[in-house]
Amino acid sequence: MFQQLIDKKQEEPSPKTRLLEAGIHLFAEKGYASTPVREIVERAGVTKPVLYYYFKSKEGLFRSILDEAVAWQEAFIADVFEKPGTALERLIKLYLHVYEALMEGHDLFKMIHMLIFGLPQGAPDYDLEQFHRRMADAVKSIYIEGLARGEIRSVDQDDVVSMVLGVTDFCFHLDYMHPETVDPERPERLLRLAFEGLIRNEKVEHEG
Amino acid sequence: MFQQLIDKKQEEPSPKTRLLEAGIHLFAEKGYASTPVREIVERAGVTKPVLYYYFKSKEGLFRSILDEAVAWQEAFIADVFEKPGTALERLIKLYLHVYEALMEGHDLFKMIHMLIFGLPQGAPDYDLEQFHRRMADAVKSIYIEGLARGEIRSVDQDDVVSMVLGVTDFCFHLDYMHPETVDPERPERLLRLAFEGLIRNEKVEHEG
DNA sequence: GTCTATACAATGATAGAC
DNA sequence: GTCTATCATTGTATAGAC
Repeated sequence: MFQQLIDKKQEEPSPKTRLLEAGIHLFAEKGYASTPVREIVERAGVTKPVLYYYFKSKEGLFRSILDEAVAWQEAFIADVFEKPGTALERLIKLYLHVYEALMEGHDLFKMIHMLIFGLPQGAPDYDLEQFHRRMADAVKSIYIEGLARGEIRSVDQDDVVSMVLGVTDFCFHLDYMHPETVDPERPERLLRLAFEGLIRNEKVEHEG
Repeated sequence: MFQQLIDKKQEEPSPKTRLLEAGIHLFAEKGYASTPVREIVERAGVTKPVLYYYFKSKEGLFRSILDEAVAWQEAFIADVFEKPGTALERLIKLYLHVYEALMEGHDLFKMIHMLIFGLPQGAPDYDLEQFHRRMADAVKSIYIEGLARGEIRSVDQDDVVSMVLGVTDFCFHLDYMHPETVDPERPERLLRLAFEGLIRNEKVEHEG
């Protein structure tokens, strides 16, 4: 996660970092409302006032976590548009970036996934929609470029976005539900499967 | 919802029914953990001991709600297999059934959707996976029948299930997130879009 | 079956010493 | 910055009258 960015050289992460880590883990595991402050500070190995000192409130901790995640998403989406590639290649690349981030900060993703798909459930108001918006915009841009290059059939743009995000989100969902059957190649396979109906020429390149 | 099944003729639903209805609405809106019993009984227009009389506990109310939903799903899945049709037609029919149920018991669906995709979050243990299992089995059966009839390309069965459930679940998700832009035809459109890569002959029938 | 009243535990948050 | 001790509030659940 991002405690490494803060505590690059220290052996022992700072209390602030440990609180962030503990918050991410517990919010991901049990949700915001049903995670008592007591458990967060116990897991971080500090006492209650330390949390209130750094983050002002339970809600403050919550917001700090999500603000970092927003910046993170911004970064890896930007990266996809820096290098060239076909629409399908770029989508696969986008998914690979998300997957790398997911491996690095699994609990953070789980927490956000829960908040978005499980609705707030007593958690503070936060513009969670922006995670979806950014991804949808990225997919749409990739589609439009592919369309301009003649790689792709012209269909409803929003439907393409829904289909792409639908299958990839479902893969993440499966990973959360059945971590024992994680299949890192499933998203790419499903994207290709979905695209075989999108690509203009009937012959589709298969990897490997 | 199913209070109609119980209180078919009464003008005023019974306290038990009103408690079920109130529980469904509030669990859907705020989640189990962050819904106090006080709010449930207030919404049902009864007092606390009434809830504990009929359902023994907050958890008992929760289980009663989900048990009914399981029976409901069982019923409309069974219906899809009673009449003939191509694989795509049956999948669209399956989705239409789900959508009808969704219209009839919107809050119940929202509640289950939240529990499945948002993880328990402090809610009592319950085999929520069975909702997904039943749908996955149904989709897989439809696919296998379509394959046997030569309608469909042979690809990984689980990938087909993931793709179909991915796009349809995403539609429900969009409906929950943006009720103002509900598009009842989106699931069918996305299913067709996804299937145009699945169906053997390149020409695909388009409705209308 | 349904109410009033209340027991009792756990919660988020803070004051004030060090 | 971090602690001990404590507050007000809110939670689930129940006893006992009607």
